[in-house]
Amino acid sequence: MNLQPLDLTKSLADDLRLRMVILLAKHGELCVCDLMSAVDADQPRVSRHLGVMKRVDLVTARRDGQWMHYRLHPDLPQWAFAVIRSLQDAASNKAPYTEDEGRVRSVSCC
Amino acid sequence: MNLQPLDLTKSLADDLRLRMVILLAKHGELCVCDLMSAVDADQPRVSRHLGVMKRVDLVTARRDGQWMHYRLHPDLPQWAFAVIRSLQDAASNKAPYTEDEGRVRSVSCC
DNA sequence: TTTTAATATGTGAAAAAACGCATATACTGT
DNA sequence: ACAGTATATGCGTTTTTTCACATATTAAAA
Repeated sequence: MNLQPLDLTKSLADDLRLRMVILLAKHGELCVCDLMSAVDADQPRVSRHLGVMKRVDLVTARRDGQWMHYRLHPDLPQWAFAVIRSLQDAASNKAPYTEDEGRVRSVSCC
Repeated sequence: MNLQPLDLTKSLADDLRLRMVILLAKHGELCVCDLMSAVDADQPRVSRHLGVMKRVDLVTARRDGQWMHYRLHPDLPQWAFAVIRSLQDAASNKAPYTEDEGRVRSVSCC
C-alpha cells in the first residue's frame, strides 16, 4: 500500500469518483452495475473511473462470475479512511449524494 | 460559507495547493512570499493557486501593508477541517511536505 | 460452440486546468 | 510625484483530464 496524499486528493477530485467512493464507504462493496445505476452514468465511464482509483490502490476489485465487485482498499492508511469518513459526513445531507443513495440498493442488479 | 465537498477535493488535487494548505494548517497564517520560498515556486504561480482556493472560500486573505497574509478560512465546516487535519497527518513524515516545512520559517520575508 | 451479459480498454476529440511571461495594481518610502 | 516592493491578473500555449464511441475480454448460458 503506497497511496500518497496527492493520489487520494486527485482521485476524489472528480464528481463521479467522489460519489462512488462515498457509496463504497457506506455500502462496503458494490458491483459496477450497482454503481452505474446509483450515479446514473454509462458503463464505460464508470469502469474508467474505477480504473483510475484502482491504479492508485484506493479501491480493489473482486471478480464474481461475470461481475466485478469494488470496495475501498482494506489496507488504506488511517489518514485516508479518515479523509473519506469526513467527506461522507459532508455528503450525508447534500445533493447529489443523497440522491445516489436512493438509487443504489433499490436497483441492485446482481 | 458554502464550500462543497467537491470544491475541497478539487482544491487539494494539485501538488502546490495541497502543500500550501498543509503549511497553512500548521502555521495559521503565511504571506505570499513565505509560501513562495517554502514551496519553491515563482510568485505568479503561488498567487494564482491561492486565488483558486480563495474563490471557493477555502482560504481568506488579509492585507497588511504591501503583504497579503493567507490562512484557512476560519469558518470552514468541521468536515473540511477534519479532511485537512488527516492530510496533515499523512504529510508529517513524507516528502515533499517535510522539506517545505524546513524552508518556511527559516526564510520569513515579512 | 455460438450467443448473451458484464466489464474493460483503445482511440481521437473536447474540455479543463496549469503554465509562462508580461503587465497591472496596491502600497511604502523618498 | 517617483521609484521600489509585493501581489494579482490578462492571455496565449501546453499539459492533463475527461468523454464518447467502438471494440475487446471474460464468463455464463444455451
